[in-house]
Amino acid sequence: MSADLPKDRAPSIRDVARLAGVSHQTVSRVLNNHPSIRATTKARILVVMEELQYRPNQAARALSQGRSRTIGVLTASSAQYGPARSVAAIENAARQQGYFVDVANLSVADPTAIQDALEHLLDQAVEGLVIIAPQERVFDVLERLDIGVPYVSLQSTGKHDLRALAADQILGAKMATRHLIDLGHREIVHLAGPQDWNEAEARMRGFLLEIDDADLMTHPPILGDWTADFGYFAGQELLRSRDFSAVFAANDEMALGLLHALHDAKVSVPGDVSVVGFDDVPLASHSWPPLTTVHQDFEAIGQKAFAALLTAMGAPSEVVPGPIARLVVRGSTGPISVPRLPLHKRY
Amino acid sequence: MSADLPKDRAPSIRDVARLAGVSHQTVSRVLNNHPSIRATTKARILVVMEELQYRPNQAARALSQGRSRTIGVLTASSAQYGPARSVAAIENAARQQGYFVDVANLSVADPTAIQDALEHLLDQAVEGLVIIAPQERVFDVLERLDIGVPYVSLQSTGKHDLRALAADQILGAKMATRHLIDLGHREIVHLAGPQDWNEAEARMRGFLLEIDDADLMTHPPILGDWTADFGYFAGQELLRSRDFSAVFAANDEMALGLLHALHDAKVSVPGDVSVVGFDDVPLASHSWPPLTTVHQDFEAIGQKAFAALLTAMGAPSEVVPGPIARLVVRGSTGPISVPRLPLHKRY
DNA sequence: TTCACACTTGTGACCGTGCACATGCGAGCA
DNA sequence: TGCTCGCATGTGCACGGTCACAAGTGTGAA
Repeated sequence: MSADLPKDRAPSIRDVARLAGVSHQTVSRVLNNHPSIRATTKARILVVMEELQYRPNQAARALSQGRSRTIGVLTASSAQYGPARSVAAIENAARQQGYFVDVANLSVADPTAIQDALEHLLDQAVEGLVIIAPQERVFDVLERLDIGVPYVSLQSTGKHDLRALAADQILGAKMATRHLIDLGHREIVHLAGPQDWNEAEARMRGFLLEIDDADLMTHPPILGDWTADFGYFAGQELLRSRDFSAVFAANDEMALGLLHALHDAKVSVPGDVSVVGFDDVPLASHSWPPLTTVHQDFEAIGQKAFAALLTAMGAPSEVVPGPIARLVVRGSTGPISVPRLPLHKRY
Repeated sequence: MSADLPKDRAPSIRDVARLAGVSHQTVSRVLNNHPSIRATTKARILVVMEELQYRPNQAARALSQGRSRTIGVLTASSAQYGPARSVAAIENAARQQGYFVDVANLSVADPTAIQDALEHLLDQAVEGLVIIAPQERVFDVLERLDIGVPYVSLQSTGKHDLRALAADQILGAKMATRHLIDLGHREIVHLAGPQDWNEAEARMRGFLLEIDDADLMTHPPILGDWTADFGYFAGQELLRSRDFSAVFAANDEMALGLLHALHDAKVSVPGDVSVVGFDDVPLASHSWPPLTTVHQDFEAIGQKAFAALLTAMGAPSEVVPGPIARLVVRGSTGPISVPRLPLHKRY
């Protein structure tokens, strides 16, 4: 019935053109919304496209224009709640702008793996990169490779103006610490993340700043690995010397592992020890007791990252309001109980 | 020093060819490991490539060969632990085989969003699809669109031979249920997932099969939405009529929310009620009490999915051993306590 | 009437790679 | 010596778009 095409290939603009009785260039103009096309011509072409189930060939477009409309996302630990949420948000934002997203996961973070992943993304001719593997090592490799494309990181590296995000991390950590101090805690331990993660470092910095502001003594922070298992282990260690009344964990997983250890040891939370986490993962509100933590809007972080990348790529985009960290107070924190009234005498 | 090229474009095989004093086709042969190339020629070309930092243009390759070397992953709820892990595994496996991975996330699952996401992937000319959004609706759209590429789902749709995976789900659910029955429980409630998810449906089926096998009465399952919040809510509802001694939740999140509700109500676990989950997320071992659950190897699932897709795409790949679900018994389950000895009299 | 100009459409080359098909060259064999 | 054959390499075109430029049409002003 309809004049079908001889070939079994996917239809091209030339096929569409032939059936519509125009030149391939006119079809191309329809695709690109060129202003001077007679409405009737355009309509006719659109009909043919529909009929042929025509789909523009991205490879051809990329080749001809020299741009791939693809961005790369390099992510470590993409199974973690926060990064996963952010990746999804980036992907959604990118898709809305007509960009494709190529993801490379880092299971291990040795330089070779990092380089492999980066090379893979560069092979795809990505026009920009979002780094969610905020280890210093990654940036070392990035510098060394001297990739020709702009990149942004979810965390500040000091060289890319996403400071708002980093400030957020520091601010969040300060809020958490301040909360504990306000409750009367003086002996506060920080259960930190791996220090080669910028984000872990920022949170520790926030903690130290606030401790300093309050003129408190600093317990040496414990360097963890983000996992609940480590939090549990750290809890057991901490309990050997009970010279603290509160713990600020750099993320919720570790905080929840810690809660487990405290529970095992029959230490009451928040009666004996208060615990604050960071991230507000969905399970944070269902632990026992429910975890006081710093809520992060991972969606917003992802959106902001993409917007920043777009800007870095020279395609100015709307400004996305900076994500806000806010303290969510639940049951795992409470006033210090030991020497309730005499407290002020100690200082 | 080195004979640099006039243009500011990225170097092409022709640039390499010129500098190496060969034809572009010879360079192409080096790229594709063609057998008949003199070793010295090949070496010379490789040197020039290195010198020029030459990187093959994927778009051109895709255009010329008519294949993109890209697979698409359509995923719902990619922030959940299991899916996220599997996506990462798929990505790694694909990258090792030289494939690129395009991800599309579904935040909402209405047909329009599904179609948009699919169209986006098809625009990229993906050669195959992995579906991790195992809602029936997705498959409806897939059928209707009549996309020209093979796809596999992490769950069985009855039409794709990943039955091993689905059997696994059923088997896992049976093991969990059997465990409760073995402990003496007779009144077991199933806290199910959304029934438009094949996975949720498979787990419920496993549960019902085992209940049936044991000739027990079935409580009407509660249909949840996978979230801990729902688990908490369901727990509160369940406690109104205490005619059960065990709950099998279709995933860990809901199980943990349920634990929270039970704790709030001062119901002892496993003293009064036993709880089993499904997935074995990292936090499952740190709840109170630690959660008995069905462990899934999400990495293996992802790898297997990719291998299956490769096969479906006509590129036979090594067979990956089927993932194994296994029951991990922790503290949230225990023998039924109420009428300990008289139990057998009731049946 | 004539010319300029805007609008609409067409022509041909080009992007970087791989394929089909030649071509040159040397070895082996009758 | 001449012929065949296999290896190593080259030539030209196709892939499906876009770009630069040309060209045809109609309209309004001089």
